[in-house]
Amino acid sequence: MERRVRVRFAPSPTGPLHIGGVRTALYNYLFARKHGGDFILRIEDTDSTRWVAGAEEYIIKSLAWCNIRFDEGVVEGGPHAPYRQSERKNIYFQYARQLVESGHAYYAFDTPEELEALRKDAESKGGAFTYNYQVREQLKTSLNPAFANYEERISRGEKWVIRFKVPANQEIHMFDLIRGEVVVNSSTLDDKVLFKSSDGLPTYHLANVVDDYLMQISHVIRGEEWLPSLPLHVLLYKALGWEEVMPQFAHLPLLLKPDGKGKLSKRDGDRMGFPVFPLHWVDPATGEVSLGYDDYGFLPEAFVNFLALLGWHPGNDQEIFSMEELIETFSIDRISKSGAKFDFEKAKWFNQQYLRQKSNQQLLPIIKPIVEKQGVTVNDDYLLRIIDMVRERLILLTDFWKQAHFFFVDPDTYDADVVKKRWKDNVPQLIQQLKNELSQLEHFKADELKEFLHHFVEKNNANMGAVMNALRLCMVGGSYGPELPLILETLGKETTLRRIENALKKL
RNA sequence: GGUCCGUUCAUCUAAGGGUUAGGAUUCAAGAUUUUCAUUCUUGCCAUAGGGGUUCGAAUCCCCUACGGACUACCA
Repeated sequence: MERRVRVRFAPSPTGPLHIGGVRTALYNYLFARKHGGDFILRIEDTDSTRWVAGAEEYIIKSLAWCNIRFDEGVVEGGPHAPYRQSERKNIYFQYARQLVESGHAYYAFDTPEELEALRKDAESKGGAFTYNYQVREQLKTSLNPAFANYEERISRGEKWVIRFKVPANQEIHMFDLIRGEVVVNSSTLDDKVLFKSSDGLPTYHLANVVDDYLMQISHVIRGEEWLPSLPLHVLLYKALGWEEVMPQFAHLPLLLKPDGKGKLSKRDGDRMGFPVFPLHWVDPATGEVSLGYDDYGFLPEAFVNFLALLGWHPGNDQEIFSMEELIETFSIDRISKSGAKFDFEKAKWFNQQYLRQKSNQQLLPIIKPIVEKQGVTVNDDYLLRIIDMVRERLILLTDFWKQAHFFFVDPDTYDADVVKKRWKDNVPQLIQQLKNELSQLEHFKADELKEFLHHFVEKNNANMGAVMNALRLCMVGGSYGPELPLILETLGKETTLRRIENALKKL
């Protein structure tokens, strides 16, 4: 019997979503679409102390920017609403209680201080404290005969937690879609806390398993950092009697820092000069700003395409994929096992490819806001001409202003190196003369200007490169941009003459 | 320390016992562009090490080394 594919992305709203999270969401989305299944957004906010204002909205906005759509979730609603765990608060305790009653869990009354002391003690003896089958009957637990009155302690209002009672010395066989069979001996596990009375909320492990069960999740696709807790989750499914409908698991390889060591973290972006977040983020507590891929001038399609290929490969040489093509081609068995280092250069290359694919008309609404942000109003026809001239010089959207600012405003500075190289000796006189002759021209068309410039150089026995580059310096302020005659024509006679005059004055 | 996962060019990766180990990014050189960029061509660069198994190993097995994740009343 084929089970309907239902997958979820289940982030914790503890801060902005970073690219590793976006990739996890993307793979889930592709998998769901590929199999005609459902994709669900569930917010795992069971840790009230780490909740960050705006984080949930940020996650939703970021995925929408990437064109990753949900079928059910906090925004869309759905048959399993609510999709925010804090709003599902009242459904978890009964399962924790069920586990206690069936002998798969127990109450524990150790205070945080006592646990800390146990850890310190073990550490001083060179080991690590593990809350497990060896100690649980000696500690303050309902399994300890000395605590037979535990119900009384509870009713007295004493703080407690429910811990999972991991069986001793059992081989746990698990199957991961990416890694194959994994076997762990249960004695190496610890009795994880499932539920805490301090806030009446479950921990991740319980909430996750219960919700995946209730929401009929068929496949859990998540980061590799969760692999070590898979044995616990498998044991939980069994203990709750849900083994038959346990989802299949796929643990994705981690996204690694570009310079080698460790998994990519939120701090790395600022450190290495590339964004780790999809969108602009302002930390509500500190006001600290983190730039996103949007700030850097990335097209969301390029960003998604790049991310898709970081840990997954189609099996052929195709690199450019639309979302539809990704959906069609995606499969879990082509996800690689090893972590992928993040390469910002390659990300930029993807953006360049996408920019090139777009028509001038498609580029117009994307580029217009960039120009307007500079305080310039332009008509579409003029902007279209500029786009056509500079489009192949763009890698990021932010390159547009760098490459085309002089089409909108006179240069206010002149590149010092270029001035040094191109503005010397007889150049000012030559340019002055050029200006005089230019002012006599009736037609200001690129072809004629080109011819005119050739004549000018010949007539004055001057050097072509010297004249062209000096004139370019006057027009642009540096040594870049499209063909000079084209620039002159676009700018028009009046502006051309004005800029020459400005340069003669300032240089 | 313990448990688990991993290891092919600098980077992302292909090759699921038989290829001169392929592609892409970066980098370098050349051509084009009287600027800069683009574009084109070419080039450099890899199976972590050691043992097996096999006629034959990047591929299967073992060991070593290295890297990583996890080890909270966080997810």
